[in-house]
Amino acid sequence: MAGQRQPDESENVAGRTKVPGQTVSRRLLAVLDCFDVAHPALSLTEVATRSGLPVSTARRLIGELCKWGGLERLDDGRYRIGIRLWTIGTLAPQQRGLREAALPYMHDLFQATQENIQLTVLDGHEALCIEKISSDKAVPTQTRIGGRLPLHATGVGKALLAFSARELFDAVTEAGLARMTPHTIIQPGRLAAALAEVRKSGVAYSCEEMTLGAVSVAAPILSLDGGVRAALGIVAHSRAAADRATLDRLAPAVRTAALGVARSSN
Amino acid sequence: MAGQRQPDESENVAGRTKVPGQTVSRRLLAVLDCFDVAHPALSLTEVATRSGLPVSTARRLIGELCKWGGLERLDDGRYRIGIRLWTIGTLAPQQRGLREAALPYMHDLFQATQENIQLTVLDGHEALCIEKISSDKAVPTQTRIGGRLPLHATGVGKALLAFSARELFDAVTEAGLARMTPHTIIQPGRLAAALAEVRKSGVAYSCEEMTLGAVSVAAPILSLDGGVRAALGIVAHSRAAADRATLDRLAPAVRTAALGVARSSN
DNA sequence: CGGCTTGCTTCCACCCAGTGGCAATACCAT
DNA sequence: ATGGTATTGCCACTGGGTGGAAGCAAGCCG
Repeated sequence: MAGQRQPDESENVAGRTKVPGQTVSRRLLAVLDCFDVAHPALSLTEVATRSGLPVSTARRLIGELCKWGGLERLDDGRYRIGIRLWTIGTLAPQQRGLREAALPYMHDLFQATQENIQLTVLDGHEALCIEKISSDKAVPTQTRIGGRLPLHATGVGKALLAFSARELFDAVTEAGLARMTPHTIIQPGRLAAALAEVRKSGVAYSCEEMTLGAVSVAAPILSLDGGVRAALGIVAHSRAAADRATLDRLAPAVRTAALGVARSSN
Repeated sequence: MAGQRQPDESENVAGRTKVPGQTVSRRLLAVLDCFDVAHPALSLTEVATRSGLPVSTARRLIGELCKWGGLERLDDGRYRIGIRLWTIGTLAPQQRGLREAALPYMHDLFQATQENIQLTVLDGHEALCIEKISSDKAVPTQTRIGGRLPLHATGVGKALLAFSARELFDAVTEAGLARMTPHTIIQPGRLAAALAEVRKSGVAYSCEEMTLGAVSVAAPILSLDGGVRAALGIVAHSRAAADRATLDRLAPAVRTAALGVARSSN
């Protein structure tokens, strides 16, 4: 299935490179981009397909990455991300400083609640999960470290959005507020109102807006200049009538922890 | 001054590329390799120097990486590892599965002891720290997540080494057992004896062999086929006469936790 | 202030590393 | 055996990569 190969275009097939303006680096990085949570291990042809590169090119680049340690070859011939890339990624500052500063507070929250504790930063139009503490007693969430969450349907997302530039809000609403559950806020106006509330109280809530059966409270971690650096949140079991009471009980704890992190990571 | 064009050297000097056999990919990866714990942010010239690339080449590659998101440019013009690399590194399997399985156990150990808890895997001739839980009450160690520890002078290192192939032991001793403190084992014979003991008891100790004032207990996390997948360890304060007693008290806990991790990550 | 150093950016002529089609080989399932 | 699919290897051709040099922008100092 060569797909739409178009040899009609003058027999100048000559071209060795099929897509000119593309640099080697871009191709190499395209190979890395093939891997994601849903595809942690890929075969040569899968990489070629997903990256849009010819098989031979993909092969060469993969070989180069393997030699370096960025990819590893499995016994079945497939490839996966290697430890070298992980080690280098470790140096990313968002996670280095913040994580270190936040972990003690996250542990405290965890010990007190035994629920999911999440630390997220803003990345593009989503919240990126930097760290998460969980246990089998906590609500199962689909979030993992390195995973992404929508800004409009989660506590941490709203905390980030509320304290970000207005342009972000516009971009997010314009892209459409995806409905995750019947409780998801999908009207820009209602979202704006919720965010105003967040700015006033310093705490963001989410009641089954992302996952049925789960509620969350989150607070922003602000830098000195007033920008948001991250958001810290708890995702807890939704317990029918007691929801609001539970959240109100947790809110001060989360807020305090977030302030502590902000201070100790200045 | 510059100026002296020297065409004497066989005009094939022409070559634009100074180091032929080197591929673009290698150069690109060399740029990434410039960054490490001691150098989390680098200027253009620093990258050029450390990678051995001409400034203009380094600049182009850096630009490419920035556009992709692998590097970020700081206000002062320097560069640092970007979040994209971190996200991709997150997919590395060693840390993905293991970490998830180990964290609950690590939390338990931490709650019980309030000391440093470390999870490491074997990488090359060193132990690579995958996860660490710490607090200000614990002994300050220079280990960070993504950092490396010597195999012969740490509890986790010995646990890994004891259950690895003999070749690794030979390679490590041949390279020389670096003395970290007066207590470090630097004689291959004594190390071999210690490792035999570890194999028998299933637990590895280290008494101020890496850091003065710190002792550690560690246990291997074995896979079904008998290979070591990782090692779990505690680094605790050394309290004079009580050392041995402390360790003996911690050992069963560590061992049990390691077995638990092995089972739940099968 | 003007000369001096250091570091970043831009430019471009030259040419070697990269390319990708193709064929051979390996590996399955039938 | 047989057909289909994935991986490996090859190699003629060329466009992306190269790095020296010159142009800027800042900071330093006598």
